[in-house]
Amino acid sequence: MAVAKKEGEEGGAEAPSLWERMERPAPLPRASLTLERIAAAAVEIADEEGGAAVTMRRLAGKLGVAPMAAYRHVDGKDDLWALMIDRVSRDLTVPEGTTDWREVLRSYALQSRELMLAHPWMAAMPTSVIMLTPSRMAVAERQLAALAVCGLDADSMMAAFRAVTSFVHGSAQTEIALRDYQERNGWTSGDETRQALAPQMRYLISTGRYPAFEQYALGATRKDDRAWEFAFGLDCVLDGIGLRLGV
Amino acid sequence: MAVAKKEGEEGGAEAPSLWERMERPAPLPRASLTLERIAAAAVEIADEEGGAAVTMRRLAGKLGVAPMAAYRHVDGKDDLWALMIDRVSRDLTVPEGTTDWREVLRSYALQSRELMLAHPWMAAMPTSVIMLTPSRMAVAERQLAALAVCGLDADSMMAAFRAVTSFVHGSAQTEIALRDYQERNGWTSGDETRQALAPQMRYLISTGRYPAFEQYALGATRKDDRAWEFAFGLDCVLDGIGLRLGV
DNA sequence: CATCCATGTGTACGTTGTACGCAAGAAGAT
DNA sequence: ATCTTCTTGCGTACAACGTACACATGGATG
Repeated sequence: MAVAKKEGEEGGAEAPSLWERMERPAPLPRASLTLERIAAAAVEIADEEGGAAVTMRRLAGKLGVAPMAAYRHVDGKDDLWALMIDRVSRDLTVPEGTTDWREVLRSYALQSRELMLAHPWMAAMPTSVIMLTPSRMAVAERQLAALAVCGLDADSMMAAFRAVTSFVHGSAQTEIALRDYQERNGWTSGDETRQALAPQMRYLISTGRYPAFEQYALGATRKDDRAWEFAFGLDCVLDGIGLRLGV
Repeated sequence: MAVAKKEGEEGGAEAPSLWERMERPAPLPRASLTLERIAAAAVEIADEEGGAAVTMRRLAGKLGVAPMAAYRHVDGKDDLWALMIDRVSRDLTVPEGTTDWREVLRSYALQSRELMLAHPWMAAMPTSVIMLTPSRMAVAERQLAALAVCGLDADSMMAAFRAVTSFVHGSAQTEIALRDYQERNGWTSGDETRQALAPQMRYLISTGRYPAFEQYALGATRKDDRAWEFAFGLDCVLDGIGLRLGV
């Protein structure tokens, strides 16, 4: 696809960004389309039919409008994705009273996992990681602020925040990909999945090249406890950060 | 860049008359396709022109073959991706002598980051995380084995391995997304990027809602040292695992 | 020599993102 | 009132995509 570079407006007033436009008061009576409505419709489609179902035509259909109408409000599909990410990310909140850095980061992490599991299409857009939409800025600010009061230097503060975020995204992505894979094959439980994959697994084991995998297959007791696994990793990261805060 | 290709196909789009077919070129020498050749060509395209440029037609063109030819060897695009991932993942190696768990995991993590930065299209396929291709199985086995000898139970062993992997993928994805974003806008350095984003940044700061971001913007000295940031997060995860190994 | 099968070819269909020009109504100026 | 201009939605159109399907061909096998 052509990487069209939107050239900036020379000299004149800056083109209002998507977010500035979003905070703008009343779009006009004539305007039946708003960014709010567009975002809501797109998220609804993605939640119900998967991220791939969010096409400009499908979206227009849901909005009761011609296929090209949404382009008056949104630059393209990237903009639309940003809108969607921002909208669902508004659900991320931590009680105001909480000040302990670890509690803040941990809470956001657990919520982020839940959020991505609830909106699996989020995992399919890699750029979502860096998209600084208003609601994601708020989340980041909250976490950075919690770290800042612990005496960490600016660089370490950001690195620690990003470490947690990276783990959360990578982890949720894996979990979603795994779940999708199971669903695509119609397997409804971990046992069913393992049973279906048993032949392949037996072959791999028989090669003798994967003793550690075999050890896991035989000895593990929490193979399907994804929440535990997530918490394990998360606590590893948080412990590591804790060490650097001088505990 | 919108590639305006469409090079002359022999025969053209004209009606293929009987006579035309009669003196059709000699029985062209069959260049037999192999999975190896297909994978190599696909990776080459992705490396040179980006993951989005890997289309079945472009691939066929590079292989000197008709658009549909590759389908005899590959089920579809998902298969092709798996092939590509497996191929580049062969580059991940750790000296045989290394036995220390931390050294093994750390080395693979650093190499994985380099690998993804060298093949940024890897970040664009979310399912890559769970794809157990042969070369990725080998990598996983090596890391699990390193953890297994430390007395960790099977569940924790897998959880620890996945924690590191998740961090690495999430982290590399962010880094790549950020780099792509810069390149797409023609910014060639961190300073140039910040300068270009300054207006937006000023607006955000002016709202007073992001004091921690402001603190970072003012106080950070390693804003562009991505390798350092990666190592920071990685060591956090490894330290956390270390704590659980009773070290 | 006949037959089969694996492999490459060609055409074709449905779907996608979106560029571009037009239309309808509101707002401001004359 | 009339005219211009801006905003918003509509409709057509196009290139590119993945891939289904029917056909062609040539080496292996009987």
